[in-house]
Order: sequence, then structure tokens, then C-alpha cells
Amino acid sequence: MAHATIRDVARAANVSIATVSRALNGHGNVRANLRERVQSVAAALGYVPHTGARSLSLAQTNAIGVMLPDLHGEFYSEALRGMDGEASARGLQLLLSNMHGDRRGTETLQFMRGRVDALILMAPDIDPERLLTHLPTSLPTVLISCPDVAADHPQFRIDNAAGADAMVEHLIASGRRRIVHLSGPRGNRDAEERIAGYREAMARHGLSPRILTGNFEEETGTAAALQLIADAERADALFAANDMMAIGAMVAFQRAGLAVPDDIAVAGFDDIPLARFVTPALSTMRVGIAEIGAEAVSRIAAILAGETDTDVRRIVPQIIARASTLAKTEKGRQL
Amino acid sequence: MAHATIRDVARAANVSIATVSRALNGHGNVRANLRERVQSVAAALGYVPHTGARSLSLAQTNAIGVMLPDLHGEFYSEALRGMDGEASARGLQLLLSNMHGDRRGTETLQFMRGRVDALILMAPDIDPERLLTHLPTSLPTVLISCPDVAADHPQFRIDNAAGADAMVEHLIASGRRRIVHLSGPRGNRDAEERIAGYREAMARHGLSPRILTGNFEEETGTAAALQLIADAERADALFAANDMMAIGAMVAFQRAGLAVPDDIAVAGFDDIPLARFVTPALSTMRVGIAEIGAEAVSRIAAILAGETDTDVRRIVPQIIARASTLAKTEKGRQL
DNA sequence: TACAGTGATGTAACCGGTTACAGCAAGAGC
DNA sequence: GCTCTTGCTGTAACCGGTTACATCACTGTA
Repeated sequence: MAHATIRDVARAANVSIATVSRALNGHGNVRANLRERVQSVAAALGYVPHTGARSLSLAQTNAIGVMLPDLHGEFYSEALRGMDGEASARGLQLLLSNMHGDRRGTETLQFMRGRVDALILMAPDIDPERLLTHLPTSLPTVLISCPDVAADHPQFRIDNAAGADAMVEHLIASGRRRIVHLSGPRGNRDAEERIAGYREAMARHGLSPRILTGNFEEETGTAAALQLIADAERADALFAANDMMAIGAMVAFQRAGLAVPDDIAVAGFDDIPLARFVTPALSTMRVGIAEIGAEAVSRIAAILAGETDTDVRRIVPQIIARASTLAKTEKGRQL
Repeated sequence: MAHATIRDVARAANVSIATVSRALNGHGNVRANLRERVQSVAAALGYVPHTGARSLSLAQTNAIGVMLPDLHGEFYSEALRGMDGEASARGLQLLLSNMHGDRRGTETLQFMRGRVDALILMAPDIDPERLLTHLPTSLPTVLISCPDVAADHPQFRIDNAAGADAMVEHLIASGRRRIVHLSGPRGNRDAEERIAGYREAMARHGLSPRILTGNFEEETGTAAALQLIADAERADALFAANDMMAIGAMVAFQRAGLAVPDDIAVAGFDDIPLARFVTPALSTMRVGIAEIGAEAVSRIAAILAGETDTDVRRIVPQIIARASTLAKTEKGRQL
């Protein structure tokens, strides 16, 4: 026999299924001795309620669907960690579903109907059309770094342009002028905005921009570094659109005998936990992705509790200046 | 109106719900023009099947429950990443549920009945009693690093003792003798076994063991380092039971002016991605946790496909010797 | 003693799908 | 023209819970 059902318990305890349900859910209006009989019979049979059936009946699952582009690298892991902490504190479960490479990704969104009460969607590289058509109606959805489509969804928007701008300012202030940007992939919202911020700041200072295109992975950082090393007139700063590429580049520079930050400064974006452990420690823009994840869950909990929330929450990245971009004049202070 | 149901589609298309179900699931025995009518009506109504109801009816959820102790630090993130890759390749979803601190953790296991087809449980610090009583019958469960209880469950067992032993051998071979072990928390299976392996190897060489107790978090690594620094006769190697503690200790040593590995060697366990980025790169025992996670999902898929699997798969950690434990005589080769 | 009110329990409908089985029409074979 | 297949479609039961409503026993009051 697969598993005891509520009817098995009812039969064995000689009561109706309604009574079993009430007794086990603590509904008060069950006589004490009956309640005890039901409980002991349930325990004896090893009865455990079938959560799927329960949520069908209650139209409530206590689960949140989470859709991320990927789990590679620390960035998304951190987001998930933030969500998980908040979710388990509230007794919610997370149903994970990644859209590796966006192929049939969004269709999976539909697949979550009836299995979760709400959705968290992080999709910086999704086609807005698709997003709009596949976004489930009647399921509260928090959007993180998604294209601007549905105006009435609660959102988190990272102010990537301001962040990139601030980092360029920092690099200029530390004495660099030939600042190269290693971008994320085309079509990725975060990547595009960081490019824009970089361009803006460079233009403001009359510096000519130079952009290499990466894909947010360590390897493209390495490749970019090798390319820069081969150049006649070398850059004096590399600003990568995320930390993993920056770290890949930094390792490659050092392996080639260049000193960071003396020969070339290196900066990243995101402030993943790893950033402070590399040598020199990596300067970066702190996004606080774990906090965003946690707050996304809180907002969902509030929405499920009946509040309305269609805010666009703007996250302004904070600069974290570490050793990898120290000005030469600051050299003495380097740890 | 919340959402169109199959009955709405049936009514609008003027057919029975059975026909709608057959048409949408591609059951062949539906006349072509009817099928098209149903499909277009479904599309027009924005109908999306209710996955919860579907799985209740089919007794099949296409989801796997994952229960981890925590998501802090890279170790469990890596495990999850491995599972996720394999799961999404097979069209499975992961239902996440952490037992932060084991309080009511195991009860959540029950909570997954009816919502998942199988379970992956990683619980090195669970009380065997609890595990045994809460382990759901009738739900295939893969155990990773759990206490020995139910003999008939597929398992992964990390050979921690052999791993710790190998690391001690490595440290001795590199010229260290006063080797201190910084352990994980008491009651944690992995931690205990690593202690045992350490003791065994030390005894074999006639060295006296010294054990500090940590909790697998970076901070206890820092604390252990400070304690060692204050000692009169200093240790010449610190072998931490995981990488995060090792890294915390290494940073503290360096901050205090000690050179790693010249003044003191530092080694970890797990080989989290971070280990190769710190300076000096951290020597450690590679467990391949992402691969274990991926394989756990494969095994579950096989079990769900009808295979029986009650193997205990033994993982033998591999030594990864990096710069943090270089012998002084090898100094010249250090990067 | 009769009756209203109260509280515990049972019956059955419902959540939204799937599918065994029955029914029915059309074509084949005599 | 009649019966037998064959193949499509509909009816209704089922998955395992929850709960509105009906029922029933019991108490207190007139």
C-alpha cells in the first residue's frame, strides 16, 4: 500500500473524513476523546497529509516559484540564499526553475501555475515580447532586473547606469584615464545599462570609450586581459561589468607579470562574496543581491496577505573601493 | 475571474472536458478539426493547465524535494547548482527547503509528501533517531552524508576520514609536524569523521593531535588563528575541516604578519570555487559536491524510471595541493 | 413535557485535472 | 438491409484533501 489517506484514517478510527480533517487541523469543534482517537490512529497508520491535494482544495500552496537565468557563479546563488532565508523564516518553500539560455525558459513559467502562490522572476536577458506573453496573469509576480513591460508588477530595478558611472568616476579620481570596459552579453539589460553609464561618464570627462564584449563568465575576463596585454598602448584600468570577469582578468594580468593596481587597475560589479578574498581585493559596486532576494520574498508575503504593491524599487549600487583600484599616490596605504 | 479551467474551455469549445484534455495532451484519438478548435479556444481564453491538479490526478509531480542544512557559504550552493543543472536538463523542478539549525527541520520532510516525487536529503548533523522516524516511506530518498540508519536507501557517503588522513600525510610530507586541526561542530557527521582521520594519521606518525572546535563558518577560522598566534610554541600547520574556516584563518594570519605557507601552512576541505582564488591558493580536499548533486538527481531519475538502487556510493576526496601548504624546499616553485 | 438553542458529527459537493468505460455514428462485409 | 468493427466523443468516477450544510443529541427554559 502506497500511503494512508484521510479515508483510511477515518475508517480505522470509525469517524467521518470531515472529523479527521477537523481533528488534525485543530479546528476546535471536535470532542477531546475523539480528537485523541483520531490522532493516535493517524500516528499508528503513519498518516501524513498529501500536500498536493491540500493545496488544490485550499487554492494555496505556500510555495513561491523562482526563475533565475542560471545558477552559475556566485551572483545568483547569493540571490537564492537571500530568498531562502526569508522564505523559510515565513514557512514558505521555493520552487526552483532555471531558464538556462532562455530556450523554452518562459514556458516553464506557465508550468508553475497551480503549484505556487507567487513568482519571482529575474531575467535581465529576456525578450520583452516573450516576457509579456508568458507572464502569468492571476499570479503575483515580482520582477527583478527585467525589461520594462507590465507596469503594474512589483519590481526591483538596479540602477546600473548610475553604478557604472560612479565606478568610472572613481577610476578617474584615482588617476586612470585609459579605462576599458568589459561588458556583459548584448541583449542583457544589466549589461546594456552598465555600458551606457560607462559611456556617459567617459564622455563627461572627454575620454574616449573602449568596450570589449564578454559574457559575465570568468573566461571572457581572461580573454579580455590577454587582448589588452597585447596592445601597444595599454589601458590603465579595466572595468568589468561583473566581478567574475574582473577576477578572471586580474588573474590573467598577474600571471603575465603585470601588477594590479600599479600597472593596471581592475574593477568589477556586484560585490559577490569572493570579491574581498582575491588579492588585491577587488573594487566593485555593491548591489546587495541577497538582500534584494530577501526583500522580494517579503514583498510577496505582503501581497499574499492582501496588500497591493506595484512599486518599482530602485537599487542604487554602492561603491566598494578596495585595493585593486588604489591610486598610485595611495600606495602607502595598501594593505 | 481568476483563471480559465478546463471546464471553461470545454464549454466555450462546445465539447466535453475529456476531449479538451485529450486534445491538449496530444492523445491522437481526436478528430483534427476538433483538436484545432480546442486549441484555439484554449489560446483565446489564455488557458494554462493547473499543474497541481494535474499532478494530483497523475500521482506524479515532476519535482524533487531538496533538503539542505543551510545555504550559507559556497558548499551548499555548489551542491544545489549541480542538482539544478541535472534537474532542468531532465525537465524536473526542485522544491527547496532548508532546515536552518535542525529545529523543526525534519517535519518539513513530511510536508513535501504529495508535492514531490522524490527527495534529496543532505543532513550531516541530524540526530539519527529523528531522521529515521521522519524519513517518508513511499518516497524515494537519496541520502547525502547522513547518519547510517536506513540500509535500503540510495546514498552518497564522503570518505572524510580517508580525506583528512591524506591531508595530514601531505602536510607531514611537506615538512610540518605541529599540525592543529580546526574541526566542524560536534554532532556533525562530516566533522567527526574528519577528526577521526586526522587523529589516525597523527597517531601513525607519533605526533600529538591538537583540536580546536569551530562551526564551519569563516569567523571561527579567524578566532582559531588568533588563538594560535598567541601561543608560545606556535603550530606550523592549520588543517581546517572546511575551506571557509581555513580562509578565515589564513586572512587572520596574514593580517597578523605571519606568512602563509612559510610561517604556517593552511589547508581546508571541500575545494569550494573560492579556494583557488585566495592568495596563496588554498590546498584542500576536493569532494566534487556539484557532481554529487548532479549524480543524486540522475539516480533519482533512474529510480523514478523503475530501476532499483540501494547502493552506498563512496566518494573519496582528492587532494588538491596548492600554494598554501608548499614545503619550504619547494619555495622556488611558488607562483 | 415540549421546544428552542447549542455544539459535535456526518454527507456530499468541490478544487481541476485524467481516464475507464459506455455510447454512438459511420463504414465494411455478408 | 443488417450486423460487426472501428474510432471518436461524452459521462462519470477518481486523485486526496476541505468545508458548507444538514442532522442529531443534548441542555436549559417555559
